[in-house]
Amino acid sequence: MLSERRLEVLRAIVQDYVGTEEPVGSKALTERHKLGVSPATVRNDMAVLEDEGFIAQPHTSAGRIPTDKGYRLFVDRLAGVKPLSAPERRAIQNFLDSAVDLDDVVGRTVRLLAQLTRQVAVVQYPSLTRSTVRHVELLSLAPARLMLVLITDTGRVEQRMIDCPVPFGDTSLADLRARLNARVVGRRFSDVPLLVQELPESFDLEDRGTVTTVLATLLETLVEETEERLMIGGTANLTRFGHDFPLTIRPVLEALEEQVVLLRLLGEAEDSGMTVRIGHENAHEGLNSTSVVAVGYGSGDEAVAKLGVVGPTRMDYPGTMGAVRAVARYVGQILAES
Amino acid sequence: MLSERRLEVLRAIVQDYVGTEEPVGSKALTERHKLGVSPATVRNDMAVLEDEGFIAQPHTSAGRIPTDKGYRLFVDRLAGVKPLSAPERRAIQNFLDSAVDLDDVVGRTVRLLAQLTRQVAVVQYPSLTRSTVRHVELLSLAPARLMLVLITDTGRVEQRMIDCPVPFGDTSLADLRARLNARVVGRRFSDVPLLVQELPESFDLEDRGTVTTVLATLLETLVEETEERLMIGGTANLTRFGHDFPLTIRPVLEALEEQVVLLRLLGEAEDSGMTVRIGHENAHEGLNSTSVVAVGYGSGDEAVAKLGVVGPTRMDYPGTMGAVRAVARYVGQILAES
DNA sequence: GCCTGGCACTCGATGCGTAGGAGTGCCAGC
DNA sequence: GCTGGCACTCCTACGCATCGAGTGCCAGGC
Repeated sequence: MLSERRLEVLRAIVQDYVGTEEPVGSKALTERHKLGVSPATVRNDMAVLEDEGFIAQPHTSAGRIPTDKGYRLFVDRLAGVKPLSAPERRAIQNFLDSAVDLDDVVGRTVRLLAQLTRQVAVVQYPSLTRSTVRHVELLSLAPARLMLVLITDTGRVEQRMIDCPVPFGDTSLADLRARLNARVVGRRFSDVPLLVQELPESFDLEDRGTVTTVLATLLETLVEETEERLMIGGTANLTRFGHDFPLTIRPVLEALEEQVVLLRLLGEAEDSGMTVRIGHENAHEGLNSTSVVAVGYGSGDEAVAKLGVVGPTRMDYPGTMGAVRAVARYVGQILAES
Repeated sequence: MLSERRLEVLRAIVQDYVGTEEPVGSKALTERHKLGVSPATVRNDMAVLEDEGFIAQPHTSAGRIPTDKGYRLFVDRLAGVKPLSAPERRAIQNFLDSAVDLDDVVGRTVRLLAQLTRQVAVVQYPSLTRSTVRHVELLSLAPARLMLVLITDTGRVEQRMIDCPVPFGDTSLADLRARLNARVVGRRFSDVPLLVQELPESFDLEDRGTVTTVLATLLETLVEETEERLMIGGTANLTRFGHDFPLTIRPVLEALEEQVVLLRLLGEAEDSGMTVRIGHENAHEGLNSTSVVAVGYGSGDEAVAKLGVVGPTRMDYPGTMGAVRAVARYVGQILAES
C-alpha cells in the first residue's frame, strides 16, 4: 500500500506532466507543489512508485512520466471530476438549445465537446434498439413501389424503398399503415419483431405477399440500422498530440475512420456512469497511446447512446470528465424535450 | 514561349518530384528520362523555367521543385487524365452497386475515393435545390403536432417537426397532403415556393393558420437544407503529407472540419468538367499547400452535387483526376438507377 | 546559335567530439 | 524516516570539419 504522501507525489507528477508535456523531476516537483519534504525524499518516493509501475523514466537521468497504470490510479483515486463553470454551462445549454433537428443536435454536440475538451469528440446517434417507435409511415410512390419511413422518439428517421410483388391498393395501404401503427407505436424497436409476427395472416390472400415484404423490410431496417451511426469532430486537435507526431497520429486517424472500431469502443463503455479507458486498456492497437472517456446519455433514465472523447493518455482527466458528463446531461435534456 | 523540350523538362520534374518527394537535379533527370540532352543543357532549361516561375529551389545547390504555377501548366498542357484499369473499374462498380440507401452510396463513395487516390475524399450529398420532389408527407404525431417529411428523387429525406397553432383534423391533413403533393411532386425544389404560394387561400379559415405554418416550415426546410451536407473520409492519408507535418496538416484538418469552407470549395468548382485548384489558387488559407480536384456528378446530364479530393499539391494529378472522374460517373449511374 | 564538358563554388546534410546540465541513486548524519 | 551532499549518467546543444549533390558559368565544338 502506498502512503498518502506517495499518492500525493503521483498526483503532482500527473498534473505537472499533463501541463508541461515534459518528464518531471524531483526538484521541479518540490518547487511547484507544497509537499513539505525535500527533493531527496521525493526521489525515494519516486523510486518506489517506479518499482510499483506507476511511473517510468524515458531514460536514466530524465524526469518521470506516468504510466498507464499511474493514470489509472490517478483517475480512480486521486482525481475528482471537475465541474464546469457556470458560464460554461450556460454556453452549452444555449448552444444546444438552438438545434433544429437530430442531426443538428448531434452535430452541435460534437463541436461542443471537441471545443471544450480540445480533443477528438465522438457522438453516437441514439440507438434504434433502445428507442421506441413514434410512427411508421407507408407511402405509395408508384403502383408497385412503396416507401417505408420509420420515426423514433428521439427524432431519428430511417427510410427504405420497397418493391411490391403485386400492386397494392390505397385502402389496403391505409389499412396496413393503421394496423402497423396501432401495434408498434410507443413500443421499443427490439420488441417490434414479435409484435408484427402475425400481421400478414389478417390480410386478404392477395395482399399477404406485399404485407410480408413490407414487414420483412421493416425488420431488416431494424437489424441493419442497429449498426449504429456516429459523428466525430475535432480531429484538428490531434495535432496537439505531441512531438513524435506522425507515428502516433496515423493509427489514431485510421481508427477514427473505422466506424466499427469506434462503435465497439463506445460499446465497451458501461451503460451508466463514466468509463475511462487508458492507453493499453483500449482493445484497439491504434489507440494504445490514447485514452477514451465515454458516457451514456439518454432522454430518460436509460442511456440511448453514448458519447465521449479520444485524446492522448496525457490529458486533463478531471476537466475532460467534467465536460463529457455535462454535455451528456444537457444532450439528454434536449432529447427529452423534443 | 517555352520550347517543347523545356516543357518536357518541366513534365519530368513534376513526375519525379511527385514520385520521390525530393527536389530533383539535372543529373538525376537525364538519367531517369530520355531527354536526349546533357545535364548542362537541362540546367540551362531549368534556369529559364525558374525565371518564368514554374519551378523553384528550396535553397541554392538543391534540386528544383515545381511551383503552383508549374503544376498549373503541367495540369493544363502536359498531363492527360489517366483512365483507370478495367479491374479497378469493375471493383468500383461492384462496391457501389451494393449500397442500400443514399447514406450508404455517399459513404461508400467517400471510402472508395479515399482509397483509390490515397488522399482525403469529400462527397457532397445531392443538392436539394437541383433535385425534384418525389413526395411530401405529413404525419400527425399528436393533435397539434405534425411531422413534415420531404423525399427527393435522389433518395434524400428531410424531416421537420411542426407545432400547429390549433389542432388539425385528419381529413384536413389528408386534404393538405393531397393538394400539396399534386402541386409539387416531380417539380424542382427551387420552384416549390411559387407553386404553393396560393395554397392557404383554398382552405377553411380555421385551418388556414396551420396550413400557413406548414408551408412556412416547408420553405424554411428548403432554404436551410440548401446549406448542403457532405461527408469526408481518408483523413489518415494526411499523414503521408510530408516531413514538415504538424505545420501543414493542422490547417488542413481545421479546414476539413469547417463544412462551410468545404462547401465553398466544391461550390467554386465548375458545374461540368473537372476543376483542379492548385495551392494558392484555393481561397482558403489553410489549403494553400493543397490541391483540390473536384467534379460534379448527377443522375442525368445535370450535376446534382459535387465530389472531389484534397491532397498535397505534390500529387499524382493524372491518376487522381482519372479516379475522381470515374467515381463521379459511377455514382451518377447508381443515382439514376435508384 | 545551341549544346556540351569542365570547373569552381555554394550550402545543406552528416558525423563527431565536447561542454553543459538536469536528474538520479546512494550514503552518512540527524 | 527525512535531509543534504556528492558522484555518476546520459541526453541535448553546439561548434566544427567533411562530404557531396547540385548549380552557374565559360570556353570550345557541331
